[in-house]
Amino acid sequence: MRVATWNVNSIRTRVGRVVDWLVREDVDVLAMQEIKCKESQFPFEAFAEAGYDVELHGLNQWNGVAFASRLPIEEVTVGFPAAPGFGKVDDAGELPVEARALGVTVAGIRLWSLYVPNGRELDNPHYPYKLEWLDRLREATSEWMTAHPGQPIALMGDFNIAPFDHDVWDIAAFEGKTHVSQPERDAFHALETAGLIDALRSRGVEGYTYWDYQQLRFPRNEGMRIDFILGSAAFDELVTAARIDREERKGDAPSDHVPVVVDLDVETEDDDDRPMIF
DNA sequence: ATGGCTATCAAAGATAGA
Repeated sequence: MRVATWNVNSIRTRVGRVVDWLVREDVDVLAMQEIKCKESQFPFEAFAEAGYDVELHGLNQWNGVAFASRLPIEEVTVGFPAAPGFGKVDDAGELPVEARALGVTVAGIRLWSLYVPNGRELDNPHYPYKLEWLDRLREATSEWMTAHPGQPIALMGDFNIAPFDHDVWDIAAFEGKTHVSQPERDAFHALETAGLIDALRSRGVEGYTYWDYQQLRFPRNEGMRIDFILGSAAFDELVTAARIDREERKGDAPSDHVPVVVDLDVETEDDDDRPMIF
């Protein structure tokens, strides 16, 4: 079973690339972030023709998370308990909760597609919002793991945090910036302390997952490692391979992020049905 | 690769990304 996460930066702009990649790379389940559309605008047909069902949470042109899967999707959950909101208070006096978290269960494995708030600037209200969002995510994840002991679970997505200095091309360029601040890194490492393991770093997989469109960042390989798959011990035991698909930053109209992929040693019903090819 | 970003929508400039 092959599982991946990818910040696609608009699914309507990228649908051809994404579906081609799913088929070519033989991916069973993809968590997408920044789909940048609501359900009525989502290109379901292209996924369906390739054999993928889609679940999504999209409210407007910002954010938006989704799953595409050719295995049955169960237990769809929009958002997590006590997720903070951001923006202008609504008629009920509440801050709107953005489309940044979607949970599903596939083949008995609990998976989340997460688009962590950017933070913008250290003195911007988006920054404490980011930290609170991450704290609530950790609490919700711990509660789930306590309630479902032994079930594999993975948090997948764009965390908007570079956990180590070498996860950005030049740490000096990030002085006083978000993504590398100690509170953000503490929030990331708190997820690990809660029992999650970086499926790629723990296996020695190196490389960036994001390169800015500006300043020739990709040709110069001036990127950031901010997209992750964090799995429980039960999930980690299933991982047989892991990689970052740097090739997807090339070619026409790429996303600024690339896919992060893991292979899992999991029996799926489809395996028996798949035709033998000689 | 002699380069200067890309996506969204009240459709032009504003907002957001990181």
